[in-house]
Amino acid sequence: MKRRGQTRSRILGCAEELMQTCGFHGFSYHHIATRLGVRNAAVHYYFPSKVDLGLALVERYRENFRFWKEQLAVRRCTAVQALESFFELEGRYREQGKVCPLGVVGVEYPGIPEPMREATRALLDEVVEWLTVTLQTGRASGDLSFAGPPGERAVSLLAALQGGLQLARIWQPSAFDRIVDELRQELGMPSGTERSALVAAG
Amino acid sequence: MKRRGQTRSRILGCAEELMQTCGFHGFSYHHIATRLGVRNAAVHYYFPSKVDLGLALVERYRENFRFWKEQLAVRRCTAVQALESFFELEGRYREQGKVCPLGVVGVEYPGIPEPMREATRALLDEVVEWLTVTLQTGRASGDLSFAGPPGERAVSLLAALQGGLQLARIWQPSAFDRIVDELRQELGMPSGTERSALVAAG
DNA sequence: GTCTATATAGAGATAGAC
DNA sequence: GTCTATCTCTATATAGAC
Repeated sequence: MKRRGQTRSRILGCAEELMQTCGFHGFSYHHIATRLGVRNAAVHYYFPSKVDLGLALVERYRENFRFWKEQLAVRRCTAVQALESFFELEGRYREQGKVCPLGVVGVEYPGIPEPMREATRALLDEVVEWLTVTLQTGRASGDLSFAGPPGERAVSLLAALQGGLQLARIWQPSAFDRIVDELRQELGMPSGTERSALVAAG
Repeated sequence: MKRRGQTRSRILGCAEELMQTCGFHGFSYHHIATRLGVRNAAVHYYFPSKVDLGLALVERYRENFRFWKEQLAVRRCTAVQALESFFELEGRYREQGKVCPLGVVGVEYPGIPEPMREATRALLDEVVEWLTVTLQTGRASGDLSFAGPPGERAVSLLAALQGGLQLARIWQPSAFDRIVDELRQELGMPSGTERSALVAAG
């Protein structure tokens, strides 16, 4: 009845949410099937093995990230705006009680199928590369200020966000927002409250 | 044959390693039993359910952390020395390919039994409290310099280390060391290379 | 305390009807 | 494309012998 793409992408959407909520080993074909109102075998039709599903998942993250990146480029965002968009992206995860997919793979690493790990490495490469260029550009234009190589700052920024999402789940959601505000300060960006004031002043 | 404490603590040691390597859902009673050369049922004798095991695990982390903390106090460590000890603690995890237990719970959160989550919250409280006091003391004595409340800096520090251990597994181990070096710089501590030079000159 | 044996449930996966 | 039915393997967990 439905076109091929329909169910397939619903499965991926569902799996994505489960992945960032419960971890890769924290959900099963049965969970997905139940949520979508189909049977176990229907999910296997699209993704014969869980490795296939996991790999498709990570590859979709990459595609989404690329699209997101391009949108920023199209809108000719400044480095500061781009970084704020990245904070928003992670902030939405926090609102939904999710963690970063890179953190999931990092924690479950030895149990993650190799094709999936490889794709994750590639995703990480792309994210770090983008963050590096963004930080570099921002510093060159005088909008950001920080010491040391942009590539190293990029990795530590990502690590703090990733860890922050996890701590927010154990502790309190606001922990994440305070971390983001600290990161802003360290980069010489307007803080969250300053930003609110700017918006209010309009 | 062996005294009660013997096997029990071997189980906990083994479970601890598996937990920080594969995650809480990434290992089973069978894994532990095989590694220790005993049977499944022997493990269940000490920890009837996996909840019991997980809870004992987190409580042992708390005990170990308290002991570690007291040792620092006994040795009258400065704030900088104390922080370096904490970096070493996490650095040993990295060397062993492990991640921080807080990260494991953070990622698998909804699937973690509630008693274990509660104990983890308490552990996190203690770690953040200790880090906060340490940062505060160091700043008051002029050995550390950073802006903002020490409590917030404590959380972001922990998040960066935790995320760093995870990224190090996906990417490259050295990513973690570079993050630590950045954290040192941000706090006005001598960097890793400066420290090496001091030791060499020493 | 540790063993053998077993119960039960869930997960990943496949065959074949519709 | 989705279903029912079923297979196999693994995981948690228990009973009872030694």
